[in-house]
Amino acid sequence: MKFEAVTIKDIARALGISTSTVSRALRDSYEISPETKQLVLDCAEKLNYRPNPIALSLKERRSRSIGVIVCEIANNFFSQVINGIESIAYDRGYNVIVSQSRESYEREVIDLQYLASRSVDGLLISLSTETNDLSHLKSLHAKGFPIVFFDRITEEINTHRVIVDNFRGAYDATEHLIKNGHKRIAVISNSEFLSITHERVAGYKEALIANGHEVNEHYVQHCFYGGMIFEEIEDAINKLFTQRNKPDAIFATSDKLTTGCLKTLKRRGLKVPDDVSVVGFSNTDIAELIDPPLTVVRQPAIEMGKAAIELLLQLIESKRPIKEFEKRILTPELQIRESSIKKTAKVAEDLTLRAKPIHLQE
Amino acid sequence: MKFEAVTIKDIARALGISTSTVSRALRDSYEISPETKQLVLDCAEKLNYRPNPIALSLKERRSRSIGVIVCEIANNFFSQVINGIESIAYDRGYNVIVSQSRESYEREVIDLQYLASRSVDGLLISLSTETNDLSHLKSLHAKGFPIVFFDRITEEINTHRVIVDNFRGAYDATEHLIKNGHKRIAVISNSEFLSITHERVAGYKEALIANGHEVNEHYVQHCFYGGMIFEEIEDAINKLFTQRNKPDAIFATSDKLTTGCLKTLKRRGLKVPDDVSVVGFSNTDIAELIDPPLTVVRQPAIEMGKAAIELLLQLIESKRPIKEFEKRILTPELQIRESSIKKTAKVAEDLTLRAKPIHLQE
DNA sequence: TTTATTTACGCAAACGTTCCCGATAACGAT
DNA sequence: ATCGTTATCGGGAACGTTTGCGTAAATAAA
Repeated sequence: MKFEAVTIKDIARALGISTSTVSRALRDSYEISPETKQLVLDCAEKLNYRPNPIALSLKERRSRSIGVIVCEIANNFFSQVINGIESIAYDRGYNVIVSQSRESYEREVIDLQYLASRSVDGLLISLSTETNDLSHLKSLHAKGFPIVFFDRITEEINTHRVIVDNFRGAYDATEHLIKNGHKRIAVISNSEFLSITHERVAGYKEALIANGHEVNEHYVQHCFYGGMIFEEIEDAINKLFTQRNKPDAIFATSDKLTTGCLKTLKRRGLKVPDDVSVVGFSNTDIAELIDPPLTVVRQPAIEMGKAAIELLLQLIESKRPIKEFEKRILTPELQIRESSIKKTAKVAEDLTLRAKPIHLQE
Repeated sequence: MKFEAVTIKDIARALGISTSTVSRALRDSYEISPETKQLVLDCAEKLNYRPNPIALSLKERRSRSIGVIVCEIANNFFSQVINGIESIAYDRGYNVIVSQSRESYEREVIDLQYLASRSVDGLLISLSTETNDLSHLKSLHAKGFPIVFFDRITEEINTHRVIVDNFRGAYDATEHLIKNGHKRIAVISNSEFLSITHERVAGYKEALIANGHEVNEHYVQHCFYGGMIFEEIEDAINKLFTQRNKPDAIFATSDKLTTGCLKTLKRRGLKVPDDVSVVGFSNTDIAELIDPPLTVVRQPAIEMGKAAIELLLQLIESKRPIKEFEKRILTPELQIRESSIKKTAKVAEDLTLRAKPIHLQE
């Protein structure tokens, strides 16, 4: 199955010169005469020579590829992040190797081992929901292996991080619900281990308090696998709606939770926003098409990917070890639509008018 | 920035034995004594030795990684395909390197060069919309480089292919519209160069003919960039609705076209399905949440990814060159919801009842 | 003419592995 | 005592490159 490739040796043999001369000629070294260079170049062209990146990697101890670990590729948010990562990597001559942990700690560890044994120059990672032991990352990081965290980050390892202002996104979303007359706002969130959960739930609570509401822990539901298991969401909704004081609004803190929540409500026959309003973190490009048009806090996912890989390349390509690390915080955008507006006021009507200018994403 | 790694030499030096012995001990060769093996294994463990895959690649002339080229990662269909690809690759010990052509021929060529110069063992590709010259792929294929096409394929290169039954998907969708009383069914499709366009438009036309309808070329609109440029879709819709006989149904043949179409209709104030029905190819997981719930032909994207990489690995790992190639055709699924049902009949009501059992995708 | 300097190239080591070939010692068979 | 086996290990080439060093010839400076 192997298909033999033409190497620098083939050129050397064909021209009766040494491989070093060929190598230097190809790299346009000053110590090769113009005539020889031309000869080599022509021959390389004729033989359709392509340098072997693997040999180069071995020599230079760098593969010009970077690894990406996310919990799931087929997810609006993550696929957009990967899009951003790939676009910069392409420009800078790097390959991106993606793998998914599927929210499994075990797989994350294996993925990491697999990627890290020097086949990639650095790593971009958003932690799996199961991950609370970080020793696999710590040992690598201690050896100087470049890592940048994004989205689901950790404070335990000191390196670059890029996230959105989750606190603010949640705060704004919650406050928006309050301002629209909601009194009993529930939140459906991911595992409590995740940084995004902390920050988003904190933003939610702070908004309640700042607006004179009480925090009711019965209104705080966690889905450990973030909705990968659909029953989790159904359970959460069930718990919320079998309480004495049923919520009049739900704030879902991730893409999958938001859509899962909407599906469950629909199947249960609950009308949005009449029975319960909904706002959720989501990067779907069809929020405006949902019934009702969905109020979302949208993350600049592509920008996050770009920022993450730029920081990583900075780490990789730096001459001396970097000791100062950056936590880049991007701004999420609250896109207000009808799912969060009670039909009582005439606000809904205004909304329809406002619908057009709101962010025409391609 | 380099971080030194422990090699087989370090173990050899530490134990005062040769590298060949270490290598053999690690591979559990029969010609190494059990004691030495244990010694080596312990030492490797203690030093936290990890084999260098790059050195291995150079030696064995295989990288255990495969390349994937799609036009866009952040797309429901393609991200699901990549999901499938990654899952099998993971099991079989391969890395997946993804890159996106962004529908550009030029980028596809560069991506290919970049991947193919023996840094990947094989390629999975869905062609860009601009691609009609296939020489970049042909030359590689001629050298024996393993390639498998999926989704947007070509007949010009003889190798494995995996697609869905596009003809049937389109036929079923169109016939469904006809059976529901639609008389003037338009189609919005991708570039005419694309295989998927051919097949889907052919299915559409055949369904019309088989049901006694005429094919009206004014009802066939093409968007060259498949909706990456939003104006394309708006133009197509404009053309359709400025005709004397406005269509009473639209069949959109891709994910982006479908959602783009829906957005345009909504912004134009056209109600679905009252003013015009819609059915489209789409792999969104929230079709049921759209207003109105969207009838889609859904492709088994994950399965497509899995099939494609399995065929590729078969190509890669085969001892002798394979001459018999397979065209694997998966079956798309028509998921009927309300967007394609005229409100006149009481069909709509039935539909609501049927809504639940329809495919609970996680 | 001699010496110093430049020009233009080759040799060989190195990157981390694997593996073909020997080599040595121990041991039983002749 | 000699020979063929077997068990156990080391030497070194090879994968495709790059690069430090050496060196011959050519040129310039003396």
